Amino acid sequence: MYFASGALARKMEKLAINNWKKVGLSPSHAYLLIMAIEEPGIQPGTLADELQLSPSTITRLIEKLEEKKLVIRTTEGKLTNVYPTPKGKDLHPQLKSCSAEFNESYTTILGKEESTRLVLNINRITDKL
Amino acid sequence: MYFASGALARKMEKLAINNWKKVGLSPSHAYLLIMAIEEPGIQPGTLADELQLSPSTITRLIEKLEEKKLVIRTTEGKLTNVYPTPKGKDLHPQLKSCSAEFNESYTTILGKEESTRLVLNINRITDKL
DNA sequence: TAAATTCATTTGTATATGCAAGTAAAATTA
DNA sequence: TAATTTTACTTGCATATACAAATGAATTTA
Repeated sequence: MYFASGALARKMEKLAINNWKKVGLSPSHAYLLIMAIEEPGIQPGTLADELQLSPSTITRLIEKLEEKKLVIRTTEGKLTNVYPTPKGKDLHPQLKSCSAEFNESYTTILGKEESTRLVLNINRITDKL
Repeated sequence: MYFASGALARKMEKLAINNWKKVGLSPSHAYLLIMAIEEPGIQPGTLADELQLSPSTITRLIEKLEEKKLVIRTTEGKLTNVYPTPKGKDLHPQLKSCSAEFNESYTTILGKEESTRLVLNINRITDKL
């Protein structure tokens, strides 16, 4: 099980990295950017929950996107908000189409029904663990 | 899917790390050592296949186990063989019981039947990707 | 058999991620 | 309201892994 789940994640990672190459972002960066565009001002904590990554990882992802001028961060008090820059927003269509392609790429391999079931199962099990 | 599989793998990793703490090895190191004990002289390439890791990762894992005097490597020509040291062999019972405990820990959470099915499904899907 | 190719492994470097500790603000408590 | 605790995030450091290039041996080809 340990190696099975690891292997699946690594294959997915590879598939995803290839998929997102067109926009020059890693999968995590891409998804984070999508979220910042679709929910401007979203906070690191929320991002961590939704992307199922640790807060520290989220910080690192945001830093990189800031360097690339795709998002900006504003801090008031202890809260931080992440907004897309115009340059970031411009990427939205491409990001969405990449995301759709990625979903398609494994859906066509696994079949629509099976894909949904697998994701559901995996999530259910992750919650249980 | 991307984050789902990643999240599952990370949870598994955490569970496994905890589980293997008793023997002072990371999960990958532990499984590699088990294989070297059960199949003395096993080669890196085989290990890579079975553990579903890249050859370079296998090299790094072996290096660490060598440092800890748990395995030794002999090289003849282009082939390398990995053997457990006596110190490594001594760990076998503990390794096996850790491994059993780990399997139990997620089997009890998920149920026996469901665990087997999930592993099967994941492997099938990984192969397809 | 000399040259080219393939194979098994290792090495250099890079990415993705997290934990534990640190910081600073906000909320709670005394 | 001063002191404590909690919250939200960031930073330093560590681990797990892979890719691409390097090495050196074995195999195939010409």
